[in-house]
Amino acid sequence: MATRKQADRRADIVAAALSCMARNGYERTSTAQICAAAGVSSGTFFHYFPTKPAVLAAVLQDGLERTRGVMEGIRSTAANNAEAALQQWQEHVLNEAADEHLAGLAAALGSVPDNAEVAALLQAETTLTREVLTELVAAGQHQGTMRSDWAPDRVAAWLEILANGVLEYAIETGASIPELRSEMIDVVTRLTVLDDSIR
Amino acid sequence: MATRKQADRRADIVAAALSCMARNGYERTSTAQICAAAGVSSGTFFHYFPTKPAVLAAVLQDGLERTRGVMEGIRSTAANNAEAALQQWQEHVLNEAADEHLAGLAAALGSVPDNAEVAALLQAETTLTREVLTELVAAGQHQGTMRSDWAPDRVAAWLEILANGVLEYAIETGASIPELRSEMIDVVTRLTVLDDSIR
Amino acid sequence: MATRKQADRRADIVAAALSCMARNGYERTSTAQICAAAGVSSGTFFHYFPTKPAVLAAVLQDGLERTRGVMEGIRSTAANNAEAALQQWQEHVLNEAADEHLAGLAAALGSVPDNAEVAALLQAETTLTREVLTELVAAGQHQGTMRSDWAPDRVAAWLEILANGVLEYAIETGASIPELRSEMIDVVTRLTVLDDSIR
Amino acid sequence: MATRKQADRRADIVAAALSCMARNGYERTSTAQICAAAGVSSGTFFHYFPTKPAVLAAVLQDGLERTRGVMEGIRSTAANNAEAALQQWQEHVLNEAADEHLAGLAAALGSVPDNAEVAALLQAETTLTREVLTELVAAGQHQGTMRSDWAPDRVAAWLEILANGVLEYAIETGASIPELRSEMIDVVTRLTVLDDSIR
DNA sequence: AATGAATGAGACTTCATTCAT
DNA sequence: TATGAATGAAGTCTCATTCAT
Repeated sequence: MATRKQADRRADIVAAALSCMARNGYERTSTAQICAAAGVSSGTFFHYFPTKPAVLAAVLQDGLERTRGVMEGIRSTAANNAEAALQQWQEHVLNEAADEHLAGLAAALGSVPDNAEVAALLQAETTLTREVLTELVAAGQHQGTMRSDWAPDRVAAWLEILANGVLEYAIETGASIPELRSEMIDVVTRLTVLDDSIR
Repeated sequence: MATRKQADRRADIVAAALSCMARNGYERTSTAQICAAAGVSSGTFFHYFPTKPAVLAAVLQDGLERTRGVMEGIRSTAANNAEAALQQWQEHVLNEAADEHLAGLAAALGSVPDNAEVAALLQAETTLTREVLTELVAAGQHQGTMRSDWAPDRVAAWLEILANGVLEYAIETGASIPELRSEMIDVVTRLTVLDDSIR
Repeated sequence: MATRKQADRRADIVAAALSCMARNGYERTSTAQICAAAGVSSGTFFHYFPTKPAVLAAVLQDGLERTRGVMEGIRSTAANNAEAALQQWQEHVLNEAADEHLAGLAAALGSVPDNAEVAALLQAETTLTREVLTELVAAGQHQGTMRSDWAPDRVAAWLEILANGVLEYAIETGASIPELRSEMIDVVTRLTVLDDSIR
Repeated sequence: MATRKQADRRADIVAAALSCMARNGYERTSTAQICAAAGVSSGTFFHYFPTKPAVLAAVLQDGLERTRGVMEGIRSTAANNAEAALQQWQEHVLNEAADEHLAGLAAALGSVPDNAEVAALLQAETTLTREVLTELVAAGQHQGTMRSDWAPDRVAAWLEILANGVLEYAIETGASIPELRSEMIDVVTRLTVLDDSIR
């Protein structure tokens, strides 16, 4: 139980950090605020994390892990059915948009980080998504269900562009996710649909 | 020349602020940095701007003015030719994406501002763009060149989503603007094209 | 001794603040000066007090506490023997006059405070003194040892006037307290003595 | 007229300074505030006064001049009729107490000045008053209308103490001057009356 | 004489981080 | 492991004063 409690402490801090940073941005979240939100002292905070960027890194690490899980699923679906995988990915994007924490954090990280670990994690997340989406599109082209006039990575790039735009839009406007879903399906279809479907 | 310098002092500071904030984000730009970049003393800085948020407001004010100019042009074009107006808007978005300062600033402002004036200016910019795009789409529908199955403001929303995504993508990847242009034309066309053009 | 020091840090700061402010006035005492005098860093200062006015409030709080103690004593003496209570009060005033810190601070606070807490504390001190002196005089009148041609609160007001004047005089001239004592007894007697003692 | 205007400017600044400093104290009055109140630019301010303490000195100089006038009158009256002179002095004290500017300034100057000229002027004012009061009492003793058991300068000292106390009391409480007048006459009489009038 | 832009020292305060307990 | 007192660098902002026009 001591062990569980220890792991909990760390998790509490990461959760508190995510919550605070999503609400106020990284720079405007102080370690003291995180401590208060997590119910720990500053001493404990720095016992688990050597610096403030280190908590952000932990937050991003968590996110990356979750993304990895989702992406594995999408990747294996894509092998057989790229269109279903695309659906899965859209659900993932909309879930993120629906989660105030995640969306808020994404916005908060617009500012360039000057910390190598943080930059690496952001890079890893982006690269992972890019790779999986590119694979997905390649599979779709191979399965004859997606446009072939663009290279897979270009289609993937525009999917990513859409995803980022949707995230931002969701936080800014608080738009209803169901409405966004049906519209997004339309837009993504138009973007990826076979070339000869368009006159 | 002495006269010129005196009159331009304020503009120098705004330009320096834009440059610094685009590079490092608002919070991580100190007034001292702005002073150094503008070649003025802290006293001069606070002679022109009462607080740090006030410079940001001035920067945004400048941007809003420029946007207003562009939007007026788009609006008047749209009355006769919505498709041409859409082209104009795409050029505008790509110009912003090409300008490191503007794109960087947009990213840096992801963090929630706690300053009323700043929030109002961001709101004004968003509202203006939204209105003009909505008008544009309505005109396109009226002219029979744009899809009518969606309400104009929904199409406008997705154009905005695309624009935000493109901006972010451009900074992150430093993508070539010409390549983005041709792709964007394709994507925007697919998004707005008449319903019966899609089978 | 390390323990002692930790517990006393706050008190050290309050003492240093009192000393500096008495010497130079509130406005001309910087937090840095107080830190230096107390032998603490600025961080420690603001660990104990959120703002500069807050230390002043703590200084005044201390004074109010001490005054309360003295006034309780005077009040209970007055019930039986107003004349003895009056003596007690005179000793109190002369003690304050003899304490460079207290007298200096009183003078330094001539400037209007713009802080609510500080204003409230000054008010509380004044009100307390006024009430106790009024009670004292009323008791004296009841006991037939003090003039009855004035309302008790008016006599109290003039005692207060005298006290303030004495404090100021003591700092300004550095007058010897023993000399002031005998003179003050004379003056206070003349001010409060039974009406028919004056021809 | 140019000359008159010039003198006016200076006087405007002094008047503005008196008003501001009486209201907010010396330290909390900025030169910018004085400029605004006087309707002049900072350049003009420093054209007439080399430093901020210099305006305070000018304010005090004005006060000293006025005091000198009053004291001359009192002095000459005292030669023949010390009791009448004492009345004159009381009127003078009450006039000051009634003038928000003067009373406020007196309170504001509780803080020790670190400027030699200012200190000298305050000293001059005090010394002048002290001398005239001492002369007055000596005359009264000679004329057989004032107590002789105290040296003249000690009686003068207590008159001064009373005056300072009254000033402070008047600002603090906003007491009505007429009420204070009748009470003050009583108190001053008791303080100075011939020894054998007290049993 | 008058202006007000420009200066920079210095004030108050915040905050990430260290360390003795 | 947990605490929170202590630190000091750095940030924003104020203000008396200078000087070119």
